[in-house]
Order: sequence, then C-alpha cells, then structure tokens
Amino acid sequence: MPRSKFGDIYRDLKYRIESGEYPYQSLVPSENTLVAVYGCSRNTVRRALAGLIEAGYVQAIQGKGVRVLYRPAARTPFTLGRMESFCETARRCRTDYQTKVVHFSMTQTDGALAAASGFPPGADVYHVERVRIIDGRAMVLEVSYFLRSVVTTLTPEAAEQSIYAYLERELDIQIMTSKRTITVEHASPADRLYLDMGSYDCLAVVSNQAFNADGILFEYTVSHYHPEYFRFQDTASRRGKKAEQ
Amino acid sequence: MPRSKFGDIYRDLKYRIESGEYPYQSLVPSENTLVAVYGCSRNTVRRALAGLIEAGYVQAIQGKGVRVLYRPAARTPFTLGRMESFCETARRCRTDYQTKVVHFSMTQTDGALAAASGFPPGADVYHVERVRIIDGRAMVLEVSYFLRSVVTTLTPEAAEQSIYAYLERELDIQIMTSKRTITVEHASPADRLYLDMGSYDCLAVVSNQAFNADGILFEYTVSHYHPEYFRFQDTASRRGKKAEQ
DNA sequence: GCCGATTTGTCCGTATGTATC
DNA sequence: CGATACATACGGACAAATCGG
Repeated sequence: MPRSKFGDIYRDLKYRIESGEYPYQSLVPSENTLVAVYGCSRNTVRRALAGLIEAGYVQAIQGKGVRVLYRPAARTPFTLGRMESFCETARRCRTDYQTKVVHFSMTQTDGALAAASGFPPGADVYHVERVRIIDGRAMVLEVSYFLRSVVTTLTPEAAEQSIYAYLERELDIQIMTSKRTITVEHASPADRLYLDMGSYDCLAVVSNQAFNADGILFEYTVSHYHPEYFRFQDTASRRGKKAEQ
Repeated sequence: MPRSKFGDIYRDLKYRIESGEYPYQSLVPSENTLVAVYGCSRNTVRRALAGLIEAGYVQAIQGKGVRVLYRPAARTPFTLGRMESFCETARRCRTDYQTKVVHFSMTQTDGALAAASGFPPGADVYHVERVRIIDGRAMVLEVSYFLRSVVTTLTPEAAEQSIYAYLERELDIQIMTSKRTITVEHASPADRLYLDMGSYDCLAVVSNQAFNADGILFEYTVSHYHPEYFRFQDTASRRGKKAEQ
C-alpha cells in the first residue's frame, strides 16, 4: 500500500541507486527533471531527496546537483541500523536464528530500574530475558521490560517468536520513536552463562527506549551483543547549518 | 549568524524544551499557534519540528499534537553523537584533554587501505596517528588518512590541535556527510602500547568516512576508544512509513 | 570579470486528507 | 457531528551557488 507519493519516489530513486543506474559520484537528475518524470510538485521531489540524504544515499550540492554517495557493501554480515528488530535483521541477512526465553515474569519497577529505564517508579511491567542463537551460537542476551498499561498481555510463547510482530498484529502497538545508547562493557557472569563468549571479555551493550504512537515510553531493553555479531552503521549530514548549538 | 528562519525556530524551540518550559510528555503549541507566534508560514514551522523529531526531542501525533520526549540527562560523561569532533565533545563535556601525534607521514593508498577507506587505489594521502589523553589517561587512538588532492597541506602542528578547525579555517573544508560504522574488537598490540587499557581487552572501533561540500570522500579515520570513554547515542523515528523496503 | 542559465535552498500561501477529541 | 491538529501535495517566488560562454 503506497501511502504517499514522496514515499514512492523515495523508494524508486533508492532502487535505481542500488541497482547502479545512478552510480557512485554521479549526479541524479535535477529536481525539475524529476518533477517532470514523476508528475508532481518540486516540494514532493525534495521530500523524497531529503529522505535519501538522511539515509546517506546522496548529498545535495547547491548550484550543482545531487551526488550519489551510495556504494554497494562488499559484505555486511550482521549490521544493526536504524529501526530494525532483531528478527528483521536476521531475516535480511538470511541467517539462521533461534530465540530462547530464559526468564519471564511480571514485576514492578524499583528505583534503580525506573531511573535506568525512564519508566515511572512502581509501574507494572513484564520482565523478559531472551537469548538469541545464530548459527547455533548464543550471541545476544536481551533483557526487556514492557509497560503493562500499554502492553496489556504478553506470553512466553509470543516472546519466543517476534515480540514486535505480536505487538503490531495483536495489540496494534507500533514503535514510533526509538532512543538508543551504545556502550562497551565487561561481560557479566550472566553473559558468560548464557553466551558463547569465547576469548572475549567485553561486549557491546545497546540500551533502547521505545515510544508508541502516543509518545508513551512502553519498552526498555538492554541487549548484550557478542563482539563478532555487533555492527552499527550511521550517517550524519549537515543540513543548512541547523545543527549547531 | 542565523542563516535561516526555520533554523532560528528550531533553536528557539529546542532551548525552550531544554529549559523545561515544555516538559517531558507535554504538548508543544500547535503548528498554527507557532505560525502566529513566529510570524511565518506553516511550512517553516514544520521544518523546524522535523528537525526536533529527527533529534529525538519530540514526536508528532496526528490529530493530537507534538509531544516532548526530551529529558535532561542525569549523567552523560562522554557522549559521542551525531557529527561532533573529538575536540567539540571534549569541550562540551568540560573535560581536560590533550592530543599527542604519534605518527605523521605522506604515503599512497595500497589495495587493502583503498578497499577499507573507499579512497581510490594509489591516491596520495596524509597518514596521521594521534592519541587522545583525557584527565591524564590515554583513552583514544585515532588513525586517520586525508586525501591530499583535497587536503593540500597538513602539518603535525595542526594535527596536534584540532584538525577540523584547521581544515575549516585555513582550507575552507567542511564535512557535509559522515558515514560511521561501530564495532567491538580485541585490543591490538598498538592499542596496548598507546592506551591505558587496564583490565579491558576490547575496545570500541569507530570507522568514519567524511565527505566535503562537493561530495568527495576526503577523510578516513579509525578511532579506537577505551570502553570507559565510549558512549554513542542515537534516535530513530518512523516518519510516514517511508522507511520500508 | 561579467552575465545568464541551471540547480539547489528558503519561504510563502492554499487546498485537501486523516486522526483525535 | 464539528472543531482541532497533523500529513500530504500543489504552486509560485526569490535567494544563493555553480558553471560555461
């Protein structure tokens, strides 16, 4: 279901760039040309281009054109980026994976958890701990808390599959905003218990806060990644000089 | 120098949010109200709001309003985010720091470096290695390559200070786009030689490609961060459904 | 160096659709 | 249902940067 015209144009241009029709360092057709091609206003074309800029696919150069910065990745074994869930990432990378629920309970946030998660103190939450197994190796330990006032019902069976698919399909809950913090920490005894750490004594820790369509913080997850299965990509672009201060 | 009206509005709203005038979970004034307040068109207000959404400060809810998601950070000792240089980060965090140039040379890209950096093979580059010392502890090892066809002159003295300030002031080179990849790796002998690794045997590795205003890749830097001084923050928001595929 | 054509950047006004209350 | 609020789209105008003659 093509929801918007600028979204269609965005996807079309993105596809043409990925397929090599607009190669690295070349200029895509000018905005006025695209207006004629797609039969829309210049504003709509510019919104599509803004999306490509944000995705790091192109860069606009005033007076010159829009240059392609995209290059096909030689190999991206397991790249975490933007707003994918673990299951989506695994599917995209065509890896074989499995999920094991090692803890499932209902509890209330205490002071420390409230401070770390951003939930109000004393709130009812589901507490779920899962181990992600990739190609037979336990690679990720995820400790999640879901606010029960939003996520009314949750079962270990749903957690065994994709929780996000369950939330979206059954409870009609979508993640609209996601705030992440990445750090590197010593592996804890729990990490050593559940994960195949091998020669590593550290791991990548991703703390994530998810907000639903109403702007309510409803999920807090801390994911512990084995170093060999952690990779995060990001693109930053300076637009107009807005960024400062 | 306020270059744009939507940039002014963006900064003003951001300041009001940070100062607590629009607290967490509240709704900022409606777009039409802001149009009246700032005396501009709705389009301009929306561009300012789009910036705040991307920064994770607010979230728009159709039919309801724009909700504040920002909360003052309790403790952010050394947060790497968006498009700051090391010196800017250090200044923002008011930490005492120092830079030591441990290598400076001119060379050409070989096959491996060309593949990793994205530079063309055989290109003339400056090769700079620097150690960042924070509060007397060597915490970051940065290995950088600068394309000489863009960065025509570079000296160890400029590298000892802020290279970006030098590039911007002296050579009028600005970073317009920056592509980053974050991984976690074992500490190499060079890391152990230069950094105070303590009990850690891993570090955060940030590979960075920087493009200038012409969309030319001119810098490739691999930064090795001590785990205690690495923190990366990021916000992702789903807008319009554009993100899929 | 100037000028004009091209191209992106900013801004305005308006109309219509959709979701919330 | 109507009022409010955000989402999408169109059109036009002018500024700023680039480039070629």
